[in-house]
Amino acid sequence: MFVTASILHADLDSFYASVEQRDDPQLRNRPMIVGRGIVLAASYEAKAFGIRTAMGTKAALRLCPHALVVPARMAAYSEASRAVFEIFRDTSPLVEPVSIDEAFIDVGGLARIVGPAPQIAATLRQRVSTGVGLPITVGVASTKHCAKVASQAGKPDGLLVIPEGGELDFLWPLPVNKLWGVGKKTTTKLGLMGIATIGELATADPERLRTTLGNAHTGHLQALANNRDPRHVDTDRRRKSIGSQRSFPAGGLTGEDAWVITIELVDSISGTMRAKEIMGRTLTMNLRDNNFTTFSRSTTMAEATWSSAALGRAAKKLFQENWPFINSGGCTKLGLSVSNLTAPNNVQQAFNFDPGRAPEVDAAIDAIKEKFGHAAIGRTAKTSRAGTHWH
DNA sequence: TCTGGGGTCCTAGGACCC
DNA sequence: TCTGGGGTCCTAGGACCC
Repeated sequence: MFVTASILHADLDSFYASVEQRDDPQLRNRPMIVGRGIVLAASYEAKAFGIRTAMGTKAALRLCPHALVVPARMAAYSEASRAVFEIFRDTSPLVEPVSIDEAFIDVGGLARIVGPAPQIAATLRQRVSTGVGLPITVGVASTKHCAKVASQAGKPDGLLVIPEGGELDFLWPLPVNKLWGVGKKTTTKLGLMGIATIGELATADPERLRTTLGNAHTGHLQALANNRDPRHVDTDRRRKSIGSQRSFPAGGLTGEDAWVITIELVDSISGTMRAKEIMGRTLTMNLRDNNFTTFSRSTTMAEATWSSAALGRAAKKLFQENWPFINSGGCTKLGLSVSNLTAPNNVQQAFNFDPGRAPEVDAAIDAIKEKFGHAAIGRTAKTSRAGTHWH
């Protein structure tokens, strides 16, 4: 039996925008944007005007003044994601979620029972379309990386199969930034070396690349460019960190206000950790100043915890140690994240930890409500490998 | 172009241990 | 008595992705 391409990369098209167009007929066939300050998603009609994800909405409306702008409805996207992943898992047990709207699916073992991968992919697309009402593009290839590039090339609402042996013919003419892991900075560096396509990267002198990209990066990218990607579809990836952040208008916050927001973040994160039964040891504080320069400070505790009191003490320590830094110039973004995650060893260990909010946190939350109103509270985002769920 | 919120992975130096 | 090699952990920063 010969080996054939059997890895699917399934990726919903303009996910948030497609859900909005599905649920509101008035939005269909029109340029529309999901988001407020920036574009979280744009319909293909809007993309035709040059509108892109992560662009400011003001800039987007300059490109297309009659585009409709709607706020995000995260609960609707979570539900749509859940329904789509149900179809993924019904297709094959080997599903690796990548984000709320995309996954790798290994169908290698199903050829004899169900049929070849391209046929399975076509059926999957049909089921998502009729069952959930959303367009989805699927790339099929022999490696995860090639399948991912194929799904991008196949958009929108497409199916692109890269036959076994045809991978390099497909990859090499493409620009380097299509490679998974090559962004703006690396594209610029490669451009300065005269490397514009994946093929040129694949055949470039590794010694020359190493001087600018570093050893590991060079090896990784050249392997991908040559379609060497041994990574298997991993159904059991664990989350490595849990965090939350808030950004503020130009001018930023003073140190005192930043501390109040910190308390809210501690409460939000520790609540998520308890709900998901995850404890963590390292707390990292991320700050961005008025010049949009970011920096981080972290501290590692003796024991893993999910207690808001313990995380609050760690946050306070970071705050006090870096107070002059934090208090000089406005803070335009403040984030906290917890890493070094573990699950409690047993129920007893779990109950040895403070199961709820510390009283000082409740007091601080009240202070925030006084100061900022209720809108500042409760926008807790919870992300898991299977998708993002807002509450 | 005036910039959200959730993440992953890699590098590199220093402390510390054997 | 100035000295190796191997390893882990911690911290800070940066690139990248959706």
